[in-house]
Amino acid sequence: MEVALKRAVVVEEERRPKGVGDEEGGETGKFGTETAIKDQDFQKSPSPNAKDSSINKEASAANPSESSSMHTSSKRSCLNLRDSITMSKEDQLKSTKAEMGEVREENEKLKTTLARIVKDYQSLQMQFFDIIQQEQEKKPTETPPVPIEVEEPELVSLSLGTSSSGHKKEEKVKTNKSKENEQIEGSLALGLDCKFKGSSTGTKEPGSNLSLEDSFEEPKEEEPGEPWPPSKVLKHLRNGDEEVSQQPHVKKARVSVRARCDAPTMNDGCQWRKYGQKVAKGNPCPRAYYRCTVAPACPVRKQVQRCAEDMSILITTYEGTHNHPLPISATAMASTTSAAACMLLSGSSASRPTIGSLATPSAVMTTSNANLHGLNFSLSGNSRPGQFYLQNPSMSSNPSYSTITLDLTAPPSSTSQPSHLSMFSSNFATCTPRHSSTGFSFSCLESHAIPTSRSNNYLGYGSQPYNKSPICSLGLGRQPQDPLYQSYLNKAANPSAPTPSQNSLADTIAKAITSDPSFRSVVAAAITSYAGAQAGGKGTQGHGLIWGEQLSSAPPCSSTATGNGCASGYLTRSMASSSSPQQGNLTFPQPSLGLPTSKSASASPVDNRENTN
DNA sequence: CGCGTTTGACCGGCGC
DNA sequence: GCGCCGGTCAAACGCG
Repeated sequence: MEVALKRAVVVEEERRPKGVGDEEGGETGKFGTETAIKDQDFQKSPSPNAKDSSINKEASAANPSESSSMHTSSKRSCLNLRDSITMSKEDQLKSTKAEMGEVREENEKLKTTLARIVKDYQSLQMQFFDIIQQEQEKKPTETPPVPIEVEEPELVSLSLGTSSSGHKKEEKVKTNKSKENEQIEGSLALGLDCKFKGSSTGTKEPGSNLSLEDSFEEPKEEEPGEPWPPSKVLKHLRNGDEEVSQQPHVKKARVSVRARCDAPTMNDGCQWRKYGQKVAKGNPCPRAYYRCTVAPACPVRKQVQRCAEDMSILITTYEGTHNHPLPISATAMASTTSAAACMLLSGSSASRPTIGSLATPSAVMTTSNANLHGLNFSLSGNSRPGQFYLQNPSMSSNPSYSTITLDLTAPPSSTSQPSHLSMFSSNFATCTPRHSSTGFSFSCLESHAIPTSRSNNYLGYGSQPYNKSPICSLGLGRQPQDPLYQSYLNKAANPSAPTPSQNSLADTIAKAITSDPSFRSVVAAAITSYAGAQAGGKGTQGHGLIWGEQLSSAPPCSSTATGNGCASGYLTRSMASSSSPQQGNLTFPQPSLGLPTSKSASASPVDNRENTN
């Protein structure tokens, strides 16, 4: 954890010219996000830079008195003060440099590990596609996944290798092959954006195939990149051809994000075009329908509606997966929603009663809301009554959809967690104690309804106080009231005191990762998100970290790769910093993430558009 | 004039 | 079969 903090500080040190650091949102343009993060880092951690700046402030504050009619003695004392300041400054510099050296070494290690992970993923993906090809050669004329016809709504499961009810008992004696398959599936989730082709997973259970959403993973059979909305699919089916290639009854995963936001829409970095508006029953607020216009054939749609109970809550429901590279600023939301959708479906897979003993996230999610990094996942699926529940009853879910709700509307000033949140924490903390402590918040830039993003300095995107754009942006932050977070703060203040729990945490996480494919996919997604952030943020693709492409396995899906994999960098960031090497040399945040500034190069068109909505 | 939004009409699914 | 409802379409409209 403190490693991440150090790294962030170091990175900022490296990236920013000195003297700029004191500005808080003075320039909320290109580097607004970075500034926000940096500021937060500096607020919380006793970083040398912060001290330097404070020292500078002291010194500069002393200057006016010096220029005035000052006596000699006072001048001397002032000079002494200067000397002492200089001395302490040098000490600070030395310690900082030493720290930087350590961090660099650590970064190198992390890079190495990262590269190894990438390599592993690639090799596994290669194996995976070999398997796919072999199977396709075996049964080229067999009916494709359509048989998935989920007549029984409960039959929502992924071919993650955890599906068969009889398999779990054998998990402990898994062969290497099965482990490989599992890993492959994890990478599949990463690369295919949680879409699993029926015959591709190597498991041959009927009904275990579920394509998450629009099936542009099969561009060869369909119009490339143009998945069909359900109605059109049905229309098409009625026309009588290509039934085989369609998956009309496959559930789509929808990710609903509840966030407090005064702005008409949340800025998720994507370009959206409104194509309809409807007043839905039960909610006086109209529901707006948006299409992604980044690519003409992008199937992603979103619905935006205000919560009837609390008009300050904006409910944004995403559906589909982008079939194009995303703007950097959009990868966060895409990653998050993808990961959430992935977890939704993988959770359904893991919901089998024979789930392993380890309380993996997906397993927990089957019985309660999952709070991953403070993300309050509540799964709704008409198909699985009793397993998930819809957190927001005003958002009715279509039977053909499974919806996962990310509730980011935690009361900003409350000292107690919502019941579902703590409920999850109690379950999940055994696995990843820190995960539940990372707030994942959307903050509205204009409204000050969410003080958390400002007060928590862990990763608070979107709190640009000087930003005038009334758009909510994606933010990640911690709940200040969270005790775990407080402990983290303490650690950050005392970075040289590693706690024994860190190792055990890493072990636990490792166990969780290795035991749960979905969780692994999310972790891998984090890597993707990070890498994408870095690649875009620095304008380079250094270290070959186009993870979405590297990790995405399916050539047909290559267009969906960047930042679009089943990624949840923000879901797993905290974990990544504590246990996984993926951060490597990565600069921390995604630049201009959800920054609705008109100066923002990457997000401004979107923002402007969304502003007008 | 082009682009995006608005808004009424239309369509299909679903329940009764 | 009918009506309700959610979702989409597309012409009209507004804006820069």
